[in-house]
Amino acid sequence: MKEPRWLDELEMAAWQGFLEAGNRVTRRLEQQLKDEAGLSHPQYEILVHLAEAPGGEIRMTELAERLITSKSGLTYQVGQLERRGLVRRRACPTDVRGVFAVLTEEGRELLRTAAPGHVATVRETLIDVLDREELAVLARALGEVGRRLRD
Amino acid sequence: MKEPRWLDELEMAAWQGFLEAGNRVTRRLEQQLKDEAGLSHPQYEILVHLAEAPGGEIRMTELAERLITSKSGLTYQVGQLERRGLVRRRACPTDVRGVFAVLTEEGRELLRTAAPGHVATVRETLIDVLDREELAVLARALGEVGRRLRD
DNA sequence: ACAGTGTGGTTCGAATTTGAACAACCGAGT
DNA sequence: ACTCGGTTGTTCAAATTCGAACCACACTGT
Repeated sequence: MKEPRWLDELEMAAWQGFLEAGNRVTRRLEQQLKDEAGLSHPQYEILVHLAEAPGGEIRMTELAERLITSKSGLTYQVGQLERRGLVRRRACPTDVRGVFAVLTEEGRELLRTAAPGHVATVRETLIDVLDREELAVLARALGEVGRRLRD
Repeated sequence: MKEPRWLDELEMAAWQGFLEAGNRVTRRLEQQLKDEAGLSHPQYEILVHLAEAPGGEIRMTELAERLITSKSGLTYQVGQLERRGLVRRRACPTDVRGVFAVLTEEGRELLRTAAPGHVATVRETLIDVLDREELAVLARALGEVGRRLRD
């Protein structure tokens, strides 16, 4: 059993920063969305992805992959959103097994009211804390990290 | 209702990268720890923090803050670790209400066997993907982000 | 000494998450 | 046309998470 390469001071700082920032930002966002829009972050993300998709609809499996969540988890959350009338399901015409999650007008409307507060929080917790140079590095570096884990 | 400042392309890329990288790295880590050591990431973090603390023990509330988790969540996880003999509780001598979580020898041993695999995964998913310059920016920037949310 | 406020940890119920199991279906190759 | 492997979405049980309620105690000021 060979001794592994431990993290040096800089690497440790990067790792801890990554963990702590991730936790704290997520936590703050969760709270803000719950308070101002009555949505959990996963739910908000579902609405956003649907709103960006052509026709406001995406297949369940495809959506689960984009959200980086399990299929069963998505089934649950879409169920919640459906009960509130923010999303509805539509059978896929070309594949009997397939199901589209579709953003309703109410969902689009709620998203419109929720988005400003959300963006403001994203700014004050992360974006506006950094300068352009740092944002560029973050975008490139973390983009690469994410990309490598898609497979 | 004034129009909020939306995110421009760079800001959006940084934000999405942050979210995706956070999710994917966390997910990968969780899986690796579960497979190789039978620990969840929160559990592993508890052991690490205890191992780094003088005497291998920390007060529950203090530990919850460091882990960025709720007190009740910590009570649960320490309970799990205690059942497995990796941690035990010790009453605080100076405050009857107080409880120390204490790392046992078994806990320290498991940590020793689990750490190499964990570090390897952290490297291949995040650290080794970036160069020194990027690590420095990440450490500084995310460190600042985390710091601002402590209050 | 005592009241009033705050703190430390646990308990409780409700919400969420995950993976495995499942049933139904698609599609390529023969 | 038919079979076999892979997909699709849901269901299920088990594990985890959070916040609110709670109890016992600490601490400050009078």
